[in-house]
Amino acid sequence: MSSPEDLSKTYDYAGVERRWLDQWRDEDFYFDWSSSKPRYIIDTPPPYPTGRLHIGHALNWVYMDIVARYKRMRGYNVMFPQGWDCHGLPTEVKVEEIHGITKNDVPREEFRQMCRDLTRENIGMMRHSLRLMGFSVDWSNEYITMEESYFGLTQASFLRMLKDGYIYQSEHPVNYCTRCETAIAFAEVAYTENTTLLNYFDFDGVEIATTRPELLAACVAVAVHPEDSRYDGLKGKTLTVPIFSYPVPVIEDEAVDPAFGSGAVMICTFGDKQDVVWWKSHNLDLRSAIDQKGVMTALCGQYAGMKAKECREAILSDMKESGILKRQEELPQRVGTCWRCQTPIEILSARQWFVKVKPEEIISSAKAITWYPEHMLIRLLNWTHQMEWDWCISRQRLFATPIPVWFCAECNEMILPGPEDLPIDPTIDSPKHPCPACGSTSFTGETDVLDTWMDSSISPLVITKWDGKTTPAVYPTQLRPQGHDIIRTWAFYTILRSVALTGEKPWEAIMVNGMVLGEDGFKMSKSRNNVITPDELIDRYGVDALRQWAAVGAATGSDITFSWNDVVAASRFQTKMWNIVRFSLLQIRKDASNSDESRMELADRWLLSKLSGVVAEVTDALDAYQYDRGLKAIRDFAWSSLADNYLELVKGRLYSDLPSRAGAVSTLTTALDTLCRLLAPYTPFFASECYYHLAGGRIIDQEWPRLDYTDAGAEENGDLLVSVVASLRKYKHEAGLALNAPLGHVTIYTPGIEIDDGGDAGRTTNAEIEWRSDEPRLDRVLSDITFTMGIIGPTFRKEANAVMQAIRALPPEALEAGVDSVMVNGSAIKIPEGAYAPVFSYAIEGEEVVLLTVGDALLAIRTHA
RNA sequence: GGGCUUGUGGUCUAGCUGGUUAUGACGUCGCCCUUACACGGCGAAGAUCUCCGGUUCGAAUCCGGACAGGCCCA
Repeated sequence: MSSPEDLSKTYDYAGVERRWLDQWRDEDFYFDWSSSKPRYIIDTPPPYPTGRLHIGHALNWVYMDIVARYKRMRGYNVMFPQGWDCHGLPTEVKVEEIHGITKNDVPREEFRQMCRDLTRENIGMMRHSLRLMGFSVDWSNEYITMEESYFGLTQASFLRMLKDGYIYQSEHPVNYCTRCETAIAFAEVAYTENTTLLNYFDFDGVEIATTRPELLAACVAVAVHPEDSRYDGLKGKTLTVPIFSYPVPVIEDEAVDPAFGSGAVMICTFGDKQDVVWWKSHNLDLRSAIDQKGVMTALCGQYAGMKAKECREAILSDMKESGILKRQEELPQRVGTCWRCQTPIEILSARQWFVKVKPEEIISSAKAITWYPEHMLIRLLNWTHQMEWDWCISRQRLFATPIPVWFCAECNEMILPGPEDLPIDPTIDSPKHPCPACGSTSFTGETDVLDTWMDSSISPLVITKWDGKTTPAVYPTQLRPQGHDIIRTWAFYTILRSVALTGEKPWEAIMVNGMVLGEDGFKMSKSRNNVITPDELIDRYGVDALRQWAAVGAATGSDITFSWNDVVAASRFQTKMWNIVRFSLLQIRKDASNSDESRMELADRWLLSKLSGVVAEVTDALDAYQYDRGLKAIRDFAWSSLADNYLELVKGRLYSDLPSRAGAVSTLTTALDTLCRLLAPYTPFFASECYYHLAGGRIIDQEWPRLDYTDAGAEENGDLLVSVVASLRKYKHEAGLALNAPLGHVTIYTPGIEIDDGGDAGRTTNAEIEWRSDEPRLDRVLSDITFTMGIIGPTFRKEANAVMQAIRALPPEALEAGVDSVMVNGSAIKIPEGAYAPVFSYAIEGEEVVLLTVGDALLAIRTHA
């Protein structure tokens, strides 16, 4: 137990954070594999180890940490693991930059080692940041995708899916980045706007418009629309490709837009995705004019060896010279580029590995998952519906999980390792047995590696201790938290893989967070200079303020526009709460009575009843992952109900030695204890500190509050009490009186309602207060009528207006006495109870009093008592 | 071009299974240094809930359209 003197006058977030980080042990947050408690496993998104956490991570992790802490308090066995998704091109590029080399300058394994070293360093820095922010991560379940223990499982999953027919190799057009020299998936293609030239040229007598003249040597057909009369009679004919002089067929296809260019299209392998579609559906030849380095192939004759761009200029100038280039037009276009290096992608045909996409499987699994917010499911369904190609999973890179396959050098038989041999690197390791087909002992290891999504898309399996074969006992997991930007990638691939490997969905629920925008409302970017880092925020306002900002910044799933205002408001709330605790503790400590017969007054019951409502509200909000709703309810209660109303009401009692003082002390104790628990998931440092001063011990060891003091009568009468006091204070304020100035005698008429406030109102307003449940002896004049539309509307529908008019028309005496029915259009209509209420104003005779009305109550103030 | 989503006081935001006077924060203005807190208290001003039309006794809320922004994609 601490004394209130220990509470510094201002809340020192930095000191408190340091102290509690020391108090928490890693073991406090470990998942218990032998526990019988209900489990709650979070499939944490493994970040790419860039070395620093950005504010988007902070948002994502705050959401997760709130859930994790809340579920622990609710009695769940929680796993909040931390993973690292290591493989990828950015690290390769960074290593090249740091060491001033290209990946081909050093042996493959040496380069991979450099990548691993850099990644370890970066993970170290990010781990440190996560710890400083106090996330209750389960470090006993950390995973690193580049480590053998993980990528062995990636390889096992590859072999499983290969055996089950999900994975195949094929010569197929793929998106290809000639800078990175690797195939990439559609998900990795970014799009940029630019302007290009549309070139009209003479193609053996037919005018053709193309934006890709360098692909002329890859032309395999000319297509026209079947109903384009300009080209009647051309179908079935053969045209000769200019410059390269070889024949290509003319085909007809509905997809040709007669209005674009000349209406005749040259089909090349491959200029764009449409070419691939035509190539497939018309069974055309394959002519590869560009190789994987972006260089023109031998097929291009005199242009062979040129870069695509040089070739383009050379061909155009040759066309001009020979007079076949007719004209050029500017054309806006969108170009697919590599999302990592911005190089325009080419569609090349190459031998690649693919995963079959089975949309029905993915869709039914996605629908079996609960999505928060719900509409995010639609994004995944739309993406899944329009998948045209299978998922290309092979990459021609170095730093990634090797594809665990060899080929026999003699007969080209595919050789697979046994599950017990994993992990392997086929470029280093050799098969343990000779080729089963021909007996040869000479092999070639597959040099292609796997797409990084192949690693991360088995994260729910890895954290549940998958053995590579059977579905884990604790599968599926309970929650996948992630951003909406990676629904089409990570969520999609993970669902696909989970279904393929286990037949089950990977998670029971998915919670999607929005993006963090800069203060100007745009995506944060260095060029816009609107980047806010978590470090900056924590330095200025502390971790708990950051957490509050993340929790209330916007509804879950919505993008959050960053705002310092929200951070400042968060910090002020902590200051306010801190002062509430300081003051309350001071009073609680002074409690000498030590008696159990504490008398609970109206205000006490009012507060506890409200608090019960808040507990229910916060619980409900957190169960639905609505962080903003929960924290707002807490803030509102603490600031308004507790500080501004309750504390003001009971100050008099607290300063006294009345028996009812103990009631206030006990109420305050309950309120503070409950608030600390409610705040624990949101602001763990602050809640820990307050709880420690209040009760000793650690809040993280406490249970979620269960409070059932609901008392509708106390809430109603308490609300009236609060309003009465507020109105008297306002009166004093307007009369120019100090708030603690004596007010004289106040009679409060609440006809039909007995109110006993235990003297709170009188002490608070420094007045002599008399509550009376009888009718005031005042002259009363009916001045208005209010209607309860919630009753009038549903009861009378179309008649509502007529009924209200009829009621208004009644004589005052009838209204005051109350009427059962009213005549509308010649027929009597029954008026339900509470449908209307007369509004009175009062006139006084005799004694001079000031009258105030508060709802149904009437306050008569005799200032000169 | 398509899909999803958003449009609320000066700024950001809640409400959006329809019920009369629309939530909160920051900012603005006035009064108050009342022995927890001036990072506070009490009050005030400030919104035709983007626009147009529809459904309804009643719409910020439901429907249709327009305009504008965001995201994802072609």
